[in-house]
Amino acid sequence: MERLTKQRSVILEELKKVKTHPTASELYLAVRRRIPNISLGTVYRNLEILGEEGLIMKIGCDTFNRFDGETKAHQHFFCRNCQKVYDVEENIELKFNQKIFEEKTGHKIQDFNVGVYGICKDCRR
Amino acid sequence: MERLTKQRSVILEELKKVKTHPTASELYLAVRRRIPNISLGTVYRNLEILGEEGLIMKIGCDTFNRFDGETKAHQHFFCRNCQKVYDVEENIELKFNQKIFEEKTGHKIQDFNVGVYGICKDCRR
DNA sequence: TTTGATGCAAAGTATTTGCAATCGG
DNA sequence: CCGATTGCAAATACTTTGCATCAAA
Repeated sequence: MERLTKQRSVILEELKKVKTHPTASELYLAVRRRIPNISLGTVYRNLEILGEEGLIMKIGCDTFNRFDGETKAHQHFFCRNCQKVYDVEENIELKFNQKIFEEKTGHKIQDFNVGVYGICKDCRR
Repeated sequence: MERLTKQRSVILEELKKVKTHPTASELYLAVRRRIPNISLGTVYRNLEILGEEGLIMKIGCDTFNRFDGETKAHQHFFCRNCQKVYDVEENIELKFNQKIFEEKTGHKIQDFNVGVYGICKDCRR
């Protein structure tokens, strides 16, 4: 059974606190202000476990992963210039016949993920 | 100006030939049957260039990238079990007010990407 | 007490890059 | 010719893992 260690709870708290979708390293820096001798490996291990528990969300980006403390279904906007990730507050509906796809292909759909790509407000101009 | 080397054209040909969305390494193996002494670095370099030219498409997966020789807009199904990627032939429409989002956030949308996640036919059972 | 979790460092994996040699236009 | 491209190997970047020790329940 999983244990609630100081490390794990601080990692979760720090992630829930921000809306910046930090990378593992960025989160490591934040957590280190509260647990100076924590190791990067521990951050990775816990992000993995917290993700499996559904307490956080892993966002696959091009070069590395980012993490999101908000687990309600929502989509992301990815800036092609600075690589930052923003939340899309609006609901995005899909018009797609899941049943027909599943019958035709034999694949079982679990969920969808919409990525919105472009240039963020800071990078325009 | 870009040059049409043997390496570049064979890489493009081999990628166009398959529907399996190979990784750089997988494509390297295929290309090596025609150019035995080609190096993996050359494959990476050319995939990058071909992508910029819009001749192929880079698909960001969790741990590594895959590449697609089909550049017509289409979506992908990602198997969570075996990590294979399949084409979604059906059109997926989005109900989303792009203009309102752009005005509200200041971000400029270039395009959308829908990922369909689940378990593929081979992995079910 | 017991076993999952930690810190550390080393290893792994995917990708990029420096450089001298080569080749396409 | 001349500069883009190559093969090679070394270097990066991100992430995972082995292991002895520690600590939560």
